[in-house]
Amino acid sequence: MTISRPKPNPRSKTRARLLDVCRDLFNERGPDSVTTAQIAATAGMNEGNLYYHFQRKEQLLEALFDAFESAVQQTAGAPGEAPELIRDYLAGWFRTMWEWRFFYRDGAAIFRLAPNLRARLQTLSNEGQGLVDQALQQMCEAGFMSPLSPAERAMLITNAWIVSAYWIDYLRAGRGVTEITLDHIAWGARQVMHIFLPYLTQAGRSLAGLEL
Amino acid sequence: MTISRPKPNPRSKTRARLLDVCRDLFNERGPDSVTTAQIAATAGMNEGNLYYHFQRKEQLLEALFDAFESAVQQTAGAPGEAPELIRDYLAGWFRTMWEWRFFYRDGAAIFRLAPNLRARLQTLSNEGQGLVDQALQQMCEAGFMSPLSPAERAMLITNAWIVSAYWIDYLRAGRGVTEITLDHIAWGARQVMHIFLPYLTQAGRSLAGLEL
DNA sequence: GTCTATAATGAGATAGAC
DNA sequence: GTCTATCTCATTATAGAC
Repeated sequence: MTISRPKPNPRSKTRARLLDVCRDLFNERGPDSVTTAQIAATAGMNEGNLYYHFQRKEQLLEALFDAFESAVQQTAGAPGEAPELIRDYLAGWFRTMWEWRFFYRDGAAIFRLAPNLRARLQTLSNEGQGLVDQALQQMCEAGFMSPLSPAERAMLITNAWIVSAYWIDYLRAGRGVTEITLDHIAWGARQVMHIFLPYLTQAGRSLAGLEL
Repeated sequence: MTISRPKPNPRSKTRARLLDVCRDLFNERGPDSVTTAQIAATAGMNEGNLYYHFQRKEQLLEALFDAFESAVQQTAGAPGEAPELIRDYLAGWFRTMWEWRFFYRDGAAIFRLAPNLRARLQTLSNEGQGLVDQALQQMCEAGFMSPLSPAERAMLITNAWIVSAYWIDYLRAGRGVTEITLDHIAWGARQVMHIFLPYLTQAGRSLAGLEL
C-alpha cells in the first residue's frame, strides 16, 4: 500500500492565492501557454511549493472549474421567478463569461489537460440552457414575446448561447481586438439581444430597454 | 554570409502528402497535440525528412493557411452576382469550415505557433464578411429580404458569422458531440438560416427553400 | 530526397532538507 | 508549508551518411 503524503489544507490562503493568480494568467494567455513555473513565480513562491498544493496541473484546472461552476449557477439563476430586466440578466452572463473567459476560449487545451472536465462542462451547459429556456417561456406567457414553439425556443437559445460563449474569442480572432474592455462586453450583450429582437412584443421591447 | 541549404521543391509530391496528412491530424486533434514525429510517421517517412521540407512546425501551419485562404475566397465568392440559393451558399461555407475546422477551433494554439497568421486570419475574416454583406444587400434589393440599414446588416452578419465559425466547437464543447457528421453540418446551416428568417420576405423564404 | 543518429530545450513532476 | 535540487520525458530541430 502507498504511503500518502500529508494533505494540504483545502482552505489554505496560499492555495486560494495560487488559484487567483492562475485564473488571471489563464484568462490572459491560456492554460497551455502558462507554465507551472510562471504560476508559482507570479504567486511569489517556488514551483515545489505549488506542487505541494496541486500535485498536477490538471488539479489546478479542476479546482478552478469548481469555482466557475458556482459562478455560472449563480448567474443563470439570477432572474429568479420574475425576470425583471433582460438587459441586466444578459449583462450578468457576460460579466461571468468575462471573468472566466479561458473556459470559453480554450476548450481544446483544457480537455487535453483535464479530460474529466469534458462531462462536467457539458452538464453545466445543459443546465444553463435549461434555465434560459424557462426564462424565455415565462417571457412568452407574460406577453413580452410572441408565443414560441419549443423547437423555436431551442433554435433561439442555441444561437444566443453560441454568440455569448464565443463572443470574446470572436473579438480576438475575427476583429483583432487585443484588449477587451467593458464596452466590448456591452456590445456582445447587444448582439445577443438582437437575436431575440424580432420576437419581442412592444411590451417586451420596453422591458428590455430597447424602445427608441 | 550564411550558406543556404538546397531548397525543397515547392511542388513536390512528398510535400503535398505531408500537408494532407497534417491537415487530417490537425483537424482531428489540434496542432499542439500533434507532434512532428507523428506527422512524419503517418506520412510514412522519417522525421528528418519532414524537416527537409518544413524547417519549422510553423511553416507547416503557414503552408496550410495558404490553402485555407484559397478555399475561403472561393467559397465566399461562390454566389457571384446573382445568388441563387441561400441554402447552397451556406452549405458551401459549412463544408469549407468542416474541411479546415482546426483553423476555427484552435486559434490560440495556432497564433502561438505561427504568430504572423494572426493578421492574415483577420484580413480573411474581414474580406469574408464584406462579401457576405454584398450578398445580403443584393437580397434586399431583389426583394427577398425586407430593407435593412447598414447597422442592421452588420449585426446580422456578425451573429451569423459567429454561429458559423464556432458551430463545430459548440457541438463538441456544449453538446458533447465527438464525431461530427454531415447531419451536424446541415443542422449548423439551419441554425444560421434561422438568424435571417425573420427578415426574409415570402419570396425570400421560397428562395431559401424554407416555405412549409 | 530520405534516412540515422543525436543535440537542445523546456515542461511537468518528485525527493528530501529546512 | 516552503524551499533547492534533480529527474524524466516529449518535442523541436540539426548534422551528416546514404
